[in-house]
Amino acid sequence: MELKQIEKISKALSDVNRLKILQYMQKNQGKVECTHACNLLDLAQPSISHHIKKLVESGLINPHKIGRNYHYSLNHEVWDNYTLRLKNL
Amino acid sequence: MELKQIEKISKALSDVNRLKILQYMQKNQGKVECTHACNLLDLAQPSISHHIKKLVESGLINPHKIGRNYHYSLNHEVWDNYTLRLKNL
DNA sequence: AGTATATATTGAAAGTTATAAATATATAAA
DNA sequence: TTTATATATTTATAACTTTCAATATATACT
Repeated sequence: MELKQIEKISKALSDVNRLKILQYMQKNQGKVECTHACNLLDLAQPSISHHIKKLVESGLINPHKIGRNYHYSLNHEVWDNYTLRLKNL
Repeated sequence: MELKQIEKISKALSDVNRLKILQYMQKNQGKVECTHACNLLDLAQPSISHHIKKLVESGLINPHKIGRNYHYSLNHEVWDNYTLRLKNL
């Protein structure tokens, strides 16, 4: 994992709203739906969509389309690699 | 460690220049001097100063004044807490 | 004291990000 | 096939961040 990727993941983690989404996922078998996040965060739907996109682009979560919902699941490999690489930049 | 603190540390980590400073520190017994960072990064001195300040404010590094230099040392406790807390937001 | 060096602060310009309103797309339900 | 629902995209704006030139401060050296 290159520094640029670490930068990208750190950026994805550097917003309380996105952290709350991830927190919710961790408590919820690694899953979240966009509508749930809307209730959770008191933000407009496009903002949630924006935040989730950032998380997907960082590789921290993966999207799964189920009907007209998306489920997003934690990518544990990326997550673990990130913390591992931080320990040894 | 609260979400706000995790956000702050993530923000500190979300810039390649700051990551390079930390990388240099890890390779250098957890120490760096500002002037060394200037050579390392090809940025003007005030920019380095700005980046180091962000790292200090996040708690990831601690400043030690030695003569007219500063040494900055990694705060391993904060560093470790960060990765630990991420695993369990 | 006067000069040189290391780092910090201020202020301004340029770049980036977050937010929401409006709109679009895709799927499900009637 | 119309209508409702879930999510994405576009666009505009406001807020924040990065950068550097200029300047300030603090310490060391002569």
